[in-house]
Amino acid sequence: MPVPPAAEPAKTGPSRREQILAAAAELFARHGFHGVGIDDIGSAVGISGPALYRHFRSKDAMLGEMLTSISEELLDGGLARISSATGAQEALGDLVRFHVDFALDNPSLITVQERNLGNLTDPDRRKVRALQRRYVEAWVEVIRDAVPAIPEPTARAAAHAVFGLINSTPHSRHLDRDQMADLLTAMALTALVHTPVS
Amino acid sequence: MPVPPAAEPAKTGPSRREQILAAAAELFARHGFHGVGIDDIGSAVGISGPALYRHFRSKDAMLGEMLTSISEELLDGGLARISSATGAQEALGDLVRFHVDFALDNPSLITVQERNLGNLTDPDRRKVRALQRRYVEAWVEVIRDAVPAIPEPTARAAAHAVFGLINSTPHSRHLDRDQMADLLTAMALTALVHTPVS
DNA sequence: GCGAACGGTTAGCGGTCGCTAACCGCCCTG
DNA sequence: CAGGGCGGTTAGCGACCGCTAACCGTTCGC
Repeated sequence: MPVPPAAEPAKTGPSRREQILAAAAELFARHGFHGVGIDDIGSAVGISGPALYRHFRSKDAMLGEMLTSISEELLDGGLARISSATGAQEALGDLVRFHVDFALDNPSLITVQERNLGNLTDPDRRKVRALQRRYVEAWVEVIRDAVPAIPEPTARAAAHAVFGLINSTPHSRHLDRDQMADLLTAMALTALVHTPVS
Repeated sequence: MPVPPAAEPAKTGPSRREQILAAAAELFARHGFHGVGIDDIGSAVGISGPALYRHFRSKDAMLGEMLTSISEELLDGGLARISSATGAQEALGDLVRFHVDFALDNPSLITVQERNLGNLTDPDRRKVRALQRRYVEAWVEVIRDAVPAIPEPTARAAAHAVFGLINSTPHSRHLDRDQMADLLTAMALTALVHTPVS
């Protein structure tokens, strides 16, 4: 019975592409890139299978666009926080809070970025890695400004550790959103600023 | 040309099963469970494809055994550290150091446990989750003993955050092993013990 | 010294997956 | 009101994947 889907009432919320990316992110986060089929993504947005190819060139392109845009958003947001801050301490606080908010509000995107970088095509991976490197670099500079005598490799390792701490978010959910944000921000800043030796 | 493989010279290192599990863990960590084929695992240990079924009932069984044994090892090691410690502070320090050492010495196992829990069969996942829950419970008790007025849900969330911090290890590698261990241990303990409010 | 068990091999089956082809109805524009 | 583009549909192709079948050489206990 070929019932035409009777085009839903205007509403014009997020575009089809964005809908698809959100659904795919959710699925990739839960089952892994190769554990999700084209048909799974399609039916998650109410269309079926190959219709996705009206919006994306391939499944790889979906992952690529997903990870590229999240990396750009993190980098842009991070740089904005840094340049609007007045001192190194404030910059570090803003950076942490920004990352915490992003992770809490986009848990599946964060999960996908953490787990599925290796499933990108080579050109996409290069692009995403470049963006990530710039983001880490920004963190490292701020940390070195805020923490007196910390060596550069230590600052880099500490930055990665703090990313791990903050990004652990999607796997817990024992506190409500704002308590969680406060806890993660406090723990991250404490670990960065008050850890001896460093 | 059916050349018989000429059985390598005794040597009797790790058993075949262990070899296979180690190779599979490495591959699962890098490409994801569904991104790795039976033939990939086989050729990583020098045999080819279906020979794996002389050692494991299925690909799922490999993942199941991998995650079960790592969860048991963590739980057993954690409980041992707790019961051999004299006070709450010491127990927490030992627990952190134990987890840090484990993560640094078994990066791909840690990665697989973090990322591929969802690819387990239902019975395996139940078993692994039960073991993990007991491990987290042990941490929560120690944290509540060591940190005066911390509420239980906060302690739980903080434990997960610290796991994230420590398990971020495989993705960095800017310091040598021992410096990394010291840094992660110090950051984790600082975050747990010196974060205000908590 | 024989036979079973062990741990390999290759061939191939059935199912799934990414993607293309071919088609179609709706809506907008000239 | 013709026609093109947009965003859907189903059918199906070719490749790959997990796993089994059938076979075989080596080793070891009796």
